[in-house]
Amino acid sequence: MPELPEVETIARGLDRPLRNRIVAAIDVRWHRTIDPRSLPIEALAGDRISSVGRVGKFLIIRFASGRALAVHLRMTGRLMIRRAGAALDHERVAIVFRDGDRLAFDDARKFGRFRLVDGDPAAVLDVGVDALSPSLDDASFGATLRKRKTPIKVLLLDQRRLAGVGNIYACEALFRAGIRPTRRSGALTADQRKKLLRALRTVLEKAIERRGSSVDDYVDAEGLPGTFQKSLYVYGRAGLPCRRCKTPIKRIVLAQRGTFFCPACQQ
DNA sequence: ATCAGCACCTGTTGGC
DNA sequence: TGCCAACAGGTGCTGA
Repeated sequence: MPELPEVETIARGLDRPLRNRIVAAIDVRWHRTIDPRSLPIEALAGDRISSVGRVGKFLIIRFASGRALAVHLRMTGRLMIRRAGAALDHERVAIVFRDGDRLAFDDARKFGRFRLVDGDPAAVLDVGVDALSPSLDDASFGATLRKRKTPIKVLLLDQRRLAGVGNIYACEALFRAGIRPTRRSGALTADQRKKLLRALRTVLEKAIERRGSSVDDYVDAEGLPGTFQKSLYVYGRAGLPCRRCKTPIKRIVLAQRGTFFCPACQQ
């Protein structure tokens, strides 16, 4: 479920409560949650959390030892701090702290992954520039888009080129920029690329302000839903009138993902 | 290099 | 109520 704004909301909610907690043990209840490339996760015992942040859609838990735990929530992953007590319905991993609390990872579909790495996670994780990075400017965004035949929406979803944008915010940014999801990325004018980058930043920042979008069941680390779903123009609105021009919103499939756009506002 | 298709998983919803 | 298909905020692999 979660894209950049949801992961950012979760990271902000966990940073203070988790700082300085010391790991007592890791309880792995679904083994495949641990990425095969991960350093041995049991090695975290005794380590102390120094901060919680985000890279693309990865939640990053940094430790005093210099290691970092990258958590990818994929479709249904949730993180929450629990007092001692029964496991959640789909609890796959728990990081148990010395004080008895635990960070529980609940994940119905079992797609989520944990990977413990040494050093800078951004370098290890093979993700492109973060969509909200100040280093992403018109020139570098343009270089990514130019000369490619792939539909612009498919490119926006490619985490190795641009990290953090998922299906909701790709659809929303393209609506705000007035660009069809199917347009070949190399066919965009410099002006359209500029508009698109601005739309991306705006929609991601506004979504963070509203603590993310809860279309179905996303909740943050405190169990609270976001409210940005109320501000969506096209995502999930197939057949409903465009909020700008009343034309029915269309749904197509691009790269196996539901894709929503207004056939009148987006050319 | 690209990209469609499928795999990974479970839960929910809507049609018949 | 039951059954079945379609769908879901994501990504990785395979083969054309």
